[in-house]
Amino acid sequence: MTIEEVIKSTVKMDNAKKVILNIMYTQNVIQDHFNELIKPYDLSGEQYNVLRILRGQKGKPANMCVIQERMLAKTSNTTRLVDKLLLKEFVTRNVCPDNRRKIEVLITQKGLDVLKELDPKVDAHEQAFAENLSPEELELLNKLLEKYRTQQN
Amino acid sequence: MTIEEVIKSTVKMDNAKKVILNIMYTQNVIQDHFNELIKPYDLSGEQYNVLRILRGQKGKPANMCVIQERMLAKTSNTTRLVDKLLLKEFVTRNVCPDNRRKIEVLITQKGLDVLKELDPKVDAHEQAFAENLSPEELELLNKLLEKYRTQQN
DNA sequence: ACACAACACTTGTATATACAACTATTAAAA
DNA sequence: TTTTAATAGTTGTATATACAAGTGTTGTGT
Repeated sequence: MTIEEVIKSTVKMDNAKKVILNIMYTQNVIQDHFNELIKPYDLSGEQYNVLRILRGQKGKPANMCVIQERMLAKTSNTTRLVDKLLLKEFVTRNVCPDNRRKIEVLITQKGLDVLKELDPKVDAHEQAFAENLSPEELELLNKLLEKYRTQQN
Repeated sequence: MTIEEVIKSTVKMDNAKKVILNIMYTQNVIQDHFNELIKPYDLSGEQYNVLRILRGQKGKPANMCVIQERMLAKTSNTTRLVDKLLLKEFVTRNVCPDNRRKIEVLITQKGLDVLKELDPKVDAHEQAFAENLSPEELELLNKLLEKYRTQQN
């Protein structure tokens, strides 16, 4: 389905406009798909993302600002995201002894368990899309997207 | 900047995962850029989108469900979006005489004026990204994105 | 040592989004 | 014709996000 068909466009668009719409729409499709996947686990996309970041720390605690800078959407409110994860006992939160302004966030075993359960489903989700392209096309798509946003990061 | 650098990833990712992150992140960059652009006009991205759809109707009124199906994010609440546009006098809203369940939404001159003022800025925004790629690469990127989401629309 | 700026995080408020329940109108079936 | 079902929008509620202002802690300059 082309992007014009998706939005039932009446007017002709140039490729510059189409690319933007294609990126926005594709992100939407991916996100909807992903939200379906994690809905039973009572996690939002960003909450899942934070858990992944914490697992990536491999036992080392992460401060709020470290979490923030590794998130895709830099504008999210990290405090309240971590609050939600704390309520579900997926993380712990403690004041950093070396610098009492900082907070140390750690993923719990319960958090690791839920990630482990999700791993195969997330992999399947990623593969489902990736299968539409050849390995070369996938690589090319990555290169084009990275080039596309040059100097706009 | 590669996507690994952006999220300061510690672990190696395969291309299937990278593509998803690249699409999510690129959408974020585009959206942030666009939000800056329309902020002075007191419009949200979706509100702008609805105005564009209404202009595309070329004087023909649009029902709520028509607006809904042409929006990128199908989950938005069209009623409240149109409410906001009504408050700003960018649209009118009337019960459809042929079928009183339906609502006819029309863009006003004021709405058309604000779009006209935005047009060159939106074009510049689209071009700023598109300039990073050659025309052939742009076309290819569109093709790859459309192929990537095959059967997942 | 004291004042002041910078930093790290939190909180308040307004707006946006997600999802389900609800209302009104029209169409279809019995 | 009456009941039932389907359609088109709206509203309620809970959660999420955006942005600015606020709190406590640390670092720096005098």
